[in-house]
Amino acid sequence: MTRTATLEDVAQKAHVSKMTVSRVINHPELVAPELQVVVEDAMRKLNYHPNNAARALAKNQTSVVKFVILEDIDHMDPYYTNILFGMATELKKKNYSLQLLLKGSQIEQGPADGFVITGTRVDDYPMLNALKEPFILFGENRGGYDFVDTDNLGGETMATEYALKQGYRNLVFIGLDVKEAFEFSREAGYVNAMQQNKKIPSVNRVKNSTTAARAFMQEHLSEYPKNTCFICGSDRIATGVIQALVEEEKDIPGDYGVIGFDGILLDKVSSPKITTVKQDLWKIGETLAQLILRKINQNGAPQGEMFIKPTLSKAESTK
Amino acid sequence: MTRTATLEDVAQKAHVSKMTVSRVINHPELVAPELQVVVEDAMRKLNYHPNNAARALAKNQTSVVKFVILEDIDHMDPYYTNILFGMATELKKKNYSLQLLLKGSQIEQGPADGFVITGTRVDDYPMLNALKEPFILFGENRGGYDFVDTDNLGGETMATEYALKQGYRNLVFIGLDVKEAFEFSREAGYVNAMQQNKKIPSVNRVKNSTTAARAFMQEHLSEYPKNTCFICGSDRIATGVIQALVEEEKDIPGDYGVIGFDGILLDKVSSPKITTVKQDLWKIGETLAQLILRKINQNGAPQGEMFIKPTLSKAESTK
DNA sequence: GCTGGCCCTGTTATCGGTAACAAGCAAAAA
DNA sequence: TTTTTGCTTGTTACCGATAACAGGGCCAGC
Repeated sequence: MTRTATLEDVAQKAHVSKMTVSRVINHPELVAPELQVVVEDAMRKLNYHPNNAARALAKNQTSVVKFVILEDIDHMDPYYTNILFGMATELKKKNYSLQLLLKGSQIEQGPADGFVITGTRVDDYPMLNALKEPFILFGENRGGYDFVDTDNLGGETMATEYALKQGYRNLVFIGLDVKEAFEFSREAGYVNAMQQNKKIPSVNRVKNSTTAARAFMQEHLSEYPKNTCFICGSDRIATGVIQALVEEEKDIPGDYGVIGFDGILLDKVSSPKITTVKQDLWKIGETLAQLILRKINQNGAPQGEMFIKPTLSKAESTK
Repeated sequence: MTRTATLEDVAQKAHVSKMTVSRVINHPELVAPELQVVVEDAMRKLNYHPNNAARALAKNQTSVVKFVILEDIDHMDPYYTNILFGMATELKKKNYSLQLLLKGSQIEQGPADGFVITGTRVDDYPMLNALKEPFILFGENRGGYDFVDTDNLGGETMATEYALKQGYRNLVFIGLDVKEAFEFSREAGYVNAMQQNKKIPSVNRVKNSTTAARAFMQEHLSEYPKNTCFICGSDRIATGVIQALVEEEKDIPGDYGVIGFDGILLDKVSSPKITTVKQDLWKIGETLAQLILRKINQNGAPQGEMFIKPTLSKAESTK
């Protein structure tokens, strides 16, 4: 039975006190360089790893960050895997672990050092204000809370400009029918790019479902001449748009282009495959973790807003 | 500054020793009933919640379960959100938290009380055997390891029988081109049901991608008469099959039926929407958590195999 | 009436760290 | 030379729980 090495063991091997070893780990600047070397050597030889429970107890922390989804989970399903793993990877570096919560569960219940929260709406602000622990939101918001999100505006600008560059003359925006900051930003990205290029924007909104998007297209397709590109607020919508175009045997990408937003899975199973603004969910997760960890460390100091650049994933639905 | 209540506080309020309070929590059968009442009352009044770090330290545990994905993450992306949240919900009841790991990372690194592992292949068995902590696999395996999985066999049997009941005369299986237990089970489910009904099975295998499935169909569609139902090994394949049928302007579900497997997201964005064998991922997650917790508790005692019943989600791709 | 055992509760030591304070010692200041 | 200062390291107490052992009360059996 091999016990894992403790501070004590390292201390003995290095002929110093436990405290010195602890300092080498947490405040190396307080330790003489030559001792540092000796101690680090001993740690390595004993394959020392700090006991997280002991540290947490002594520092009165929990080593736990809670990840909370406030919206209906079904909706965003595939999103989260990458965010979660990106976060977890970053958290583990500091020996933190995760607890996952859904809307229903009492957030306050059980302690944590910090929260990462997604799907917040304005009605959730009171709850946020009541939170004692530091938190970071995933998702743009106008409430002044620290957040991380995809650069929705820049992403949609990029999409719009790409469509233009590929030679489409008419650019139509089909966004989501929700009053959320991310949607406004995507619209703004499209509108800005259009104005920049002296074109008249056309903004439409539908429910975020393939069926709704398809229905919209069935109704309006006749209004759109050849050489139109549909800039869509999500891949779901883009999928519906493509289905409608295929149904009518339109030429994609020749006469009609389609660009989606998200790049999670749908873009790859569609036929033709969708050109889309791909979010870097992993990076978003990493960033969320870094911010909440830093915020915890800085005793709740504000961390500001952080936009993660998406990339344009070019596929078969555009020239 | 309100400190959270500790055992000590509860003990004082209840006029007993810390130890008695601890016993009420962990071994109530050792405490006189009338004292239990008093202590529980005190706990409630002080809103006492045990300090997990302290407990973990004293019991020489970590309160952490690691969730490991050994395969390429892109592949199964949308799967995991529900499993993870199902697990987390169950784990939190015992104050456990999660760490998430991918293939690349050293599993051994950093301690945990147990593991839940997914995506294992035969080459991973040596690594599993070397693991000192208890673990449960997600996914059928023939290595004798404890696991939880969807009842793939039963699910595909159900799908096949449903197609028959709906009046399709020809049932064709299009499975995944992988040598994995789950795939063999789905095939077996189809084959069994066919034999049961005195029909000759037709098993085909393609790469698990819409494109591959579509290509397969383009090549073979002429071989299949009207009134054929395609029993597919995944929704991805079903999506490709549907695309090919739509392309050829076949009548779905009139002349051709399609049934998928998974029910994660693709079934709902396809047009027509896919009838599919829907896995209960949340339940799988819960079960994984329960088993690993019990296994930890029982010092690694084997927990056996656990199959979670899927449901048939009926949609537009079948009569 | 005395002893042994059962049932219940308290005491003590310990888990593996960290903060706060004490102390040693050399260089700098008086 | 003596005092002060600063840098470095060690000592002590404590974080909040649990395990193992100790002890007191009560009843049964001799």
